[in-house]
Amino acid sequence: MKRSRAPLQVSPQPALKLGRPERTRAAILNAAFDFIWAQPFRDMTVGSLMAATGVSRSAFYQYFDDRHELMETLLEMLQDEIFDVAQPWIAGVGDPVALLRESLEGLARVGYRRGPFLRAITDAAATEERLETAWKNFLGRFDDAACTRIEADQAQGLIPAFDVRPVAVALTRLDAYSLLEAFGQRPRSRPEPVQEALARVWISTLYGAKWAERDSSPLVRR
Amino acid sequence: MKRSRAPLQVSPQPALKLGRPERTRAAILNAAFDFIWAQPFRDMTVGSLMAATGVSRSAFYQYFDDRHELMETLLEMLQDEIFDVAQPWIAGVGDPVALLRESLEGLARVGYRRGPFLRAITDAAATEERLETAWKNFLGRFDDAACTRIEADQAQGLIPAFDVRPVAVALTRLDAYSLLEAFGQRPRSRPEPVQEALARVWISTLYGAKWAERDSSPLVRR
DNA sequence: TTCATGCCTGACACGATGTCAGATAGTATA
DNA sequence: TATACTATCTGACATCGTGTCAGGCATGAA
Repeated sequence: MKRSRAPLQVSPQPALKLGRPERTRAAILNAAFDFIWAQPFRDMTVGSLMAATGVSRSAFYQYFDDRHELMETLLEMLQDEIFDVAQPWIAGVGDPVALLRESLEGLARVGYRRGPFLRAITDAAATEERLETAWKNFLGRFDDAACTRIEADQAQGLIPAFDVRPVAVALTRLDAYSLLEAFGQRPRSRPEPVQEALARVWISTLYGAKWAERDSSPLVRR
Repeated sequence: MKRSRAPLQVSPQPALKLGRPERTRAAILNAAFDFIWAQPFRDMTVGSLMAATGVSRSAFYQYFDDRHELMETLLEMLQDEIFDVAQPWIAGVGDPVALLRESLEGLARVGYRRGPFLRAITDAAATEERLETAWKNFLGRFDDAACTRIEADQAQGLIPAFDVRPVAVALTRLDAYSLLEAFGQRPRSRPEPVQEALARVWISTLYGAKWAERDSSPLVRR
């Protein structure tokens, strides 16, 4: 069972100039990536994971406290990648509808590429408190960012006045679990319909249905 | 540790005229209800569960294959209760916005009452294939129902034309995971803001923002 | 009271986890 | 190159939760 095209790699150059510990750690992470890409988290035991590394099972504990801490590492690796693609709407200037479309397009793309990993993280979060907290914090960052943006646009009269937080939380969950549903396990759905559905819901809710159509010309101004 | 007001009860009359096996089965279920009400599913071992029943651990396996099958039973018990409160919009006639508000109000109410149980079910679903499938089927019933209703209203020109399925799936996930977020673990949030947020998103997306305000007079006609 | 049914129990084997003392490989020094 | 030191790695162990089994015992019928 050889790895043709790893979905994630710790070290692009297999083992260029790494000390032994770094190499082992990378081997564990790569084995985890491969595993999660192909199988659900519940089947990933420390034993089955380390069997793919050529290193003994107990060596695992030199690098991670347990499976869940490994998943926490994985979450940290994905966290910024995901948050970054949402930046246009979060922090951008210009036509907010276009920015929102751009952010959601990015989210759908990265969700598609990393779906199985996100899925593994949420599965793991159900069985351990620490990781559950980390996942909630991750979502919370989006909640906060969405609140800020919505409030700013409300102040400009672009979004109707309403109690922001619950709506922001709901929309964040919409994104997270729509992506997990569509891309969390292979075979994955096509990204386009998902992206369009998210855009429709977000835009209708915040800016009004008249902007929700794909071809509605936004008031471009950048 | 006595049970003051059980969140769910199998037999209202403690043990009126039940044979021994039925009584034991009910005791297990009640113990599970109490446990889940107070602690996360991950801490519910067969041992800790049966300790609360006065029956030996191994007796558990006479009634359930494992913890997950027990949770599947719990899901079956909740399934109809939840699906029923959504009926107004799913199958009702009259002002669709008012019906939708009614359904979402019901969902928020039952979500509030059963939140910890739903949470336990999704947590358990992450660790076992069978239950995962059952949960997906449960959500799928809502997806199908929402699709049907949306298509009907589209045919009447009440909802703009768009690719229905992805939007229905997204909105269903919005509901499920908003309720889980708000009510899945105690202390639970207040239901009203959650309900209003759900209503705003659903109504804006499907029927347009002009109906999204709480006090907008719907075209009542019943 | 006696008998038969089948629920219940304690003990067992298994699998996964996390730890530990000792073996060993890698690295710095002479 | 040889030596010694450091820290990784290993196999074995104790623990915990699971699911099964043969035998004991409560329950209800005759």
